[in-house]
Amino acid sequence: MAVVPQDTHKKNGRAADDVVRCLVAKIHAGEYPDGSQLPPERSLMEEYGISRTVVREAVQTLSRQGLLEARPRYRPVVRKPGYDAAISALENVVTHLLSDQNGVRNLFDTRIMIEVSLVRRAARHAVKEDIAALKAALEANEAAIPDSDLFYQTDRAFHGVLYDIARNPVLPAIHSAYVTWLSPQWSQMPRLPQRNRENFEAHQRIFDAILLRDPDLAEQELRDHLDSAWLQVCRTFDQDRG
Amino acid sequence: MAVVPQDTHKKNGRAADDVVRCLVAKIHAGEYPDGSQLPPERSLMEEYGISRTVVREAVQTLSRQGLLEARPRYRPVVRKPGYDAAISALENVVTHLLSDQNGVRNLFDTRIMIEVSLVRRAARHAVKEDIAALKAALEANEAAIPDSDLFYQTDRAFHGVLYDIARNPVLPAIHSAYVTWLSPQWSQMPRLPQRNRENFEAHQRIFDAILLRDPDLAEQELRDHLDSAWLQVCRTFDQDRG
DNA sequence: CGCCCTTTCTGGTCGTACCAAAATATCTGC
DNA sequence: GCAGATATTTTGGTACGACCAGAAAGGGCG
Repeated sequence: MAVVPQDTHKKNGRAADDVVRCLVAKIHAGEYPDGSQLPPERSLMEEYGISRTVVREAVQTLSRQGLLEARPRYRPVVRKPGYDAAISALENVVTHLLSDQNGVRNLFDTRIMIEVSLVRRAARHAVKEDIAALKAALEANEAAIPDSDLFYQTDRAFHGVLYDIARNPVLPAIHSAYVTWLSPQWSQMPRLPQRNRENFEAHQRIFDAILLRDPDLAEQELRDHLDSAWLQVCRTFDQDRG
Repeated sequence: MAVVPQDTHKKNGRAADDVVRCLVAKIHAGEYPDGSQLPPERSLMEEYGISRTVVREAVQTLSRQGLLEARPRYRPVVRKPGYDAAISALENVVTHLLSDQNGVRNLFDTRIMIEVSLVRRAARHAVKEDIAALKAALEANEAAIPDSDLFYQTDRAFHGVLYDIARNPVLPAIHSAYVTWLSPQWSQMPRLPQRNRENFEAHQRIFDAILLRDPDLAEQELRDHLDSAWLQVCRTFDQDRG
């Protein structure tokens, strides 16, 4: 049951895995710089003494993982993956995990947890530029109240600023993951200027709490905001089922 | 309803992608229940009217993503992936992102962020069983002070309890991801009973703060603990370089 | 009935061949 | 001489067939 990866060079079945490891190492070592293109498959099969089948299998693996960008009939291009590439590698798996309301709720809970951390952090450590960015996002959000599509965009952008404040490149990637994975739930919701206004006001309260340097208040406002959003989603979802 | 991929030629290049989508859909729909085994490749190639090459490519993709478990000479087994399967799909990408000290720091910062949330939550909402679990983990940790390997295990276990308290299955997966990805940095550190005792005492202080239902104190103790751990790692790392 | 051996099945790898599109070389017209 | 059109080569995508080795299934013998 426990799949314990033992010797890395066991001739065990997977010939492609060796090639994958080797290519990863070479990319890692800079032998294939970022942006350069991999040798042709036919060269690789000579170099490694394997068939093209195996080469293609290895290339495909790396491509799916985001280390290579393999467009249909171009040479594979080496891509040092960003944090967002990591996210996209999860697509199919996450789709499964979100197949039930429970999975969505679990993911949403982690989002609440993260954003709570972010607003607390912002309330304590935000500098002038952060405040300015938040203010700008907030104003754009307010201006978009009549236009639900635009409001959705500015909504995401406002939350996105929160993820930027920590200046940790992992976080924006997580934000974009949340947006991508949770949007199916969100997109089916009816968009009303009334709801938009309520959401904007929630954003405003969060912003105010950050201005007040009050982490606890900011946390509370954010929780209220996201809990409310969750209720909206649930109502929409239940309506669809009923 | 049968997605007969004869007309899927329209798609550019990737014939395998269509098969992947189709198989994902069928797994998703329960047509291939969890734990069941996929039809033989030779059946699939008839069913979809494609060559075995493409079948194998699709199977391999799903396997790499964790939706299938494809051992060397067995039929692929359908696996509704857990949150941990998602983590393992990131292995190669994360390896890249952690190739420099910056990436490690960024990841570690998110760990601090998450665990801060967890201890705050624990301080506010932990129930008797949670406290008991923490207490047990703490005692095991204390008993392991003389044995550095065992101490490492109990250390992880103590933090793991924190991830369990929220009863969100995403979180333990994240914990195991942190352990997996950050352990290369950690494992090179010298293990001294003296350091073990300091770490244990940090755990104790965190536990006490949770007992006191004091989120702010718990947060502070945790930050001190993890910051200290980071400093240890840095010292080790700098020594290696110097 | 159970053990052992043989046959079949199945995935892993290889090799060849062909196609279509991209890249490159070549040619043509000005 | 050079730009643009054309022919050639390269290269990835797919198909087909073959072989191997281990696993599963079937059958014969004790």
